[in-house]
Amino acid sequence: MADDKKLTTRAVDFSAWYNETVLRAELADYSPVRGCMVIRPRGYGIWERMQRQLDTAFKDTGHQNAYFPLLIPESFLRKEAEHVEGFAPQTAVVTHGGGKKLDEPLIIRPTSETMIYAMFAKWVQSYRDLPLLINQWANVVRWEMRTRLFLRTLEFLWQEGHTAHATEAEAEEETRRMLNVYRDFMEAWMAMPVVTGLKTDSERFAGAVRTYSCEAMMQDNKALQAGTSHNLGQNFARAFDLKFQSESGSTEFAWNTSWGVSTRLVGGLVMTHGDDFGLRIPPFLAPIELVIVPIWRNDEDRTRVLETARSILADLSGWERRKTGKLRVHLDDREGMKPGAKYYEWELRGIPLRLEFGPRDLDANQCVLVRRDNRVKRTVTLDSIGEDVSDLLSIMQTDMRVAAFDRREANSIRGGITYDRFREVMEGDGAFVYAGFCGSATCEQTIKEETKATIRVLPDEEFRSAEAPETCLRCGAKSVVEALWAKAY
RNA sequence: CGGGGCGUAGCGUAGCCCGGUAGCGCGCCUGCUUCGGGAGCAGGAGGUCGCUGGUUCAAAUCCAGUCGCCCCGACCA
Repeated sequence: MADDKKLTTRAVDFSAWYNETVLRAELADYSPVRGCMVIRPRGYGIWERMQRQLDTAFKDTGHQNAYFPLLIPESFLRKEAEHVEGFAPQTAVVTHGGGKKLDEPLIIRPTSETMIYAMFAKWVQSYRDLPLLINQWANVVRWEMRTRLFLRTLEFLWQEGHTAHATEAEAEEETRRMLNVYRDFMEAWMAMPVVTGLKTDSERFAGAVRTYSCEAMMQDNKALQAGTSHNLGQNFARAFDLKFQSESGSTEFAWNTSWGVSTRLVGGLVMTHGDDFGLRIPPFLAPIELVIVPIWRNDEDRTRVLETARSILADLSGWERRKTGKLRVHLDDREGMKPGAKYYEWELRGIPLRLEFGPRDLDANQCVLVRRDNRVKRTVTLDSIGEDVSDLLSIMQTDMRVAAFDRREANSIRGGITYDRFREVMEGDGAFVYAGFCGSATCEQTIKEETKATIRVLPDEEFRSAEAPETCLRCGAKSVVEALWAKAY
């Protein structure tokens, strides 16, 4: 691979393409510990832009950031029966500290429900203390068997929102609200369309009453669970004695929600937009939106071209865009590297726009703009370069979103699919299949065993088919709900 | 945990069967010529051959053990 300039193509081996792209675009690297990765500056830069936008959205919906400890008493995890069953097999446990064996082992958080609701219980006495709307940005550890860069690693970065409410209805409203915050972010910022809906019991978060999810389709037609929002009911409130006195004077358990997205989103971004030349980052999330590649033949040209290139850099860097702030521009003035080599490199890294500028352009007061998404070149005058760049970036953001949406729709199947055909599809190219479901966990399990496809969500209304399916995909019994089936990451 | 594969320069590898000075490509450093889609030439740096032990005059190579990683199957954002 190292001596081969081209990536393995997606058609040949999607998985190999993904790994090579992540590694060679310098988003991440393997660490000395199995299953752990280092997020490199080009990958972390994307995460930082995601964080910034999500954090703003959380604040806009009334949440405050806080930080809770990494280490959790093992006994905490045991307090919620379903929760401990779900997470105990995946926890890393600290048994020694300061050279001595600990009386009680500490677990490294796989998620923070137990710690946070234990603390909420101390802070909440009255309905006047509610709702309590908290978010934390943190790392968590889950001891996974098989790992993949960004998609599943032993340690990952995420945010986890945790809220407490006085009523069940408020908690449900919050759960749905945050699911929509995620959806809006994924569609507008990541240009990654998602299907939202309810998880079945088998995929529900351990300890939740209801789990909602955003599911995105990757280019291999597999589903990526990109974000989840849980209505926890009173499960954790009961386990941690999180009670409050109501307006009428009675003592009641609070209603909780939790919701999270992780660095997995970076993997989703790669698998949604990448092509055989490498990464394609939607402009809103690109740490660098435009790279200037100067071209020269001799020292005289070099001086003239670089001088003007620097003034273009200064000009563009001063441009302020409404949603995304100042233009993020980089001048690639490295010596000893031919322009063509730079083009390939910046394309691999997914930078949205490239500005080529050479002696001929200098004399004509123009430059060449090249879009990363469709690689179309345009010659434009330097007089209005700021407007042109800004417009192009906006157009690209939209085009990438539409393209991803169209691809998903083209690979979705609705209406009256036979089970035999379903199996063929899942053995072949895969798809998002909307089909009837009888509601039986046995049927769901059988289909999973026979096809490796699972119910990703019971889609929200806007995603459901115009005509509700009448019978269950497998058993043929009357369908009680429409389900979205796909193989999943 | 079961099955398969691999550890040799930063990366990718040859050499191993048949023991005898560790080689190649990419990358890196220096210089000159180049530069509008992956540059050329010349010179140069870089290696405890995963680790431990054994056999041998001699081990990357043979033997034993050990560690690690990757891929495929049961859990998961």
